[in-house]
Amino acid sequence: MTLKTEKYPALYQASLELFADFGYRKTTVEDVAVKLDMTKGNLYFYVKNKKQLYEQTITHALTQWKDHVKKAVDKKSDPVEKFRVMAVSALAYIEKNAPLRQVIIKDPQIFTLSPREDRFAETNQAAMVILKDILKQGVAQKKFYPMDVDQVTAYLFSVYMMFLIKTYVNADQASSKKLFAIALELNLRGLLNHTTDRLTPIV
Amino acid sequence: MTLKTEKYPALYQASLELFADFGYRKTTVEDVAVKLDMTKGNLYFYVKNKKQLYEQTITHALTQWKDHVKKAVDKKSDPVEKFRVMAVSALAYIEKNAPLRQVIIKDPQIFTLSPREDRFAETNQAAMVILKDILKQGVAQKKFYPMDVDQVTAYLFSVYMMFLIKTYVNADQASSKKLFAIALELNLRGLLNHTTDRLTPIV
DNA sequence: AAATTGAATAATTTAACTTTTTGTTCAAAT
DNA sequence: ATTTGAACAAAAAGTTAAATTATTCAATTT
Repeated sequence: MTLKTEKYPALYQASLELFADFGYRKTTVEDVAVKLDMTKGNLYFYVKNKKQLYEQTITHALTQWKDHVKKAVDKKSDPVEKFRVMAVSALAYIEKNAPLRQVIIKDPQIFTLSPREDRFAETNQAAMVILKDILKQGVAQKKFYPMDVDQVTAYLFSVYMMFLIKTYVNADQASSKKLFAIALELNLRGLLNHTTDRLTPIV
Repeated sequence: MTLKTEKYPALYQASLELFADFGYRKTTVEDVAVKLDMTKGNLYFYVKNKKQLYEQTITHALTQWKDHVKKAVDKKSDPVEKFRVMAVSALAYIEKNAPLRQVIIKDPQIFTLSPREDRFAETNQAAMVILKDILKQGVAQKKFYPMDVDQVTAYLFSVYMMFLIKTYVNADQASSKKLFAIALELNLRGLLNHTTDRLTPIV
């Protein structure tokens, strides 16, 4: 007799694997139920409907991803190192997580450049906090140039999304990896506090 | 009696306007022919088929865009100024070109982050040359840091594409404009030759 | 010859309808 | 508290005919 709350990890795993293999449309509620050794009727005791099952599953996977990056970042103290670790560990994580990668290929809209239509906006906001805190710390320690932290966070997160799209949605694996290193260098160069001069007039 | 070659400017204009208003599917070959005061049979004297009519029309519009930016850039001599003018004039041009903007909204795939499936790759390659030449000049004059110009060009062009998608495909107009200024500053800061130290190890 | 027409034909799209599959609910059972 | 299975609703897939649109081309005009 397992407690309701104890069932969710297995539920999310079964669900993620099926959605990864067949996509949202071709995965039936019964497929998921059978994989969990239950009937589809019973699955509705755990989730409201198919759509929410899907979204909760993805949200769970994205949250685990974010937590993993957070842990890696917290091991460093220097903001420059934190920035680098954030970028590298985020990419390394998904590199190892095949089901999540597959789900993204089947449903490219999971990664969107449009915050307005981001179904996982809440989770992504939480991920952005990691970046934002690094920038804040860097600015406070005068290691990064004085900036509008929220805007720079939004921009860099967009660039990160762009890479995820290029690498995993479009599967330009090899070329994207190289570009990622180039981008990391260029952006870190930009963040570092070489000068206090403003380079572009405020529009 | 107009010469065949003289008809193309009017042809591309009529075609662009119709595709802008109705999109590829809802624009008929007859619509275009009527707008040019000819029959659809005769339109086939000028273009191979509907798909090519569409692609030639977009290519023509994108090429004009590129030429406009090139002209603006050529008026400056300093690579930093060139970089800024390139960014600003590119955005200003499309801001004024309503039909091109509309066509992009109707067919978001015109701007893609995937070079492999870019139907207008050739035209975009030509546009990248402008950026590449600016970077080359900046590096040669030691104003920009020593870099792999091809890779940095590819990265910055991706960022540019990302902005076009965010601003015109996703219509996050207001917020994207601000981010563009932020990005311009951050990237120029990164390009400038403050140090010769490598910030990230080569992967 | 170069450009254009209009009619014939091929290809594609749309609409209406049927059948099948899948999602969701819920009273009854464990 | 959790699970079942049957009933029902909703959505997807398949079928077909009609209508629209793309394309070709022999004949005509400029």
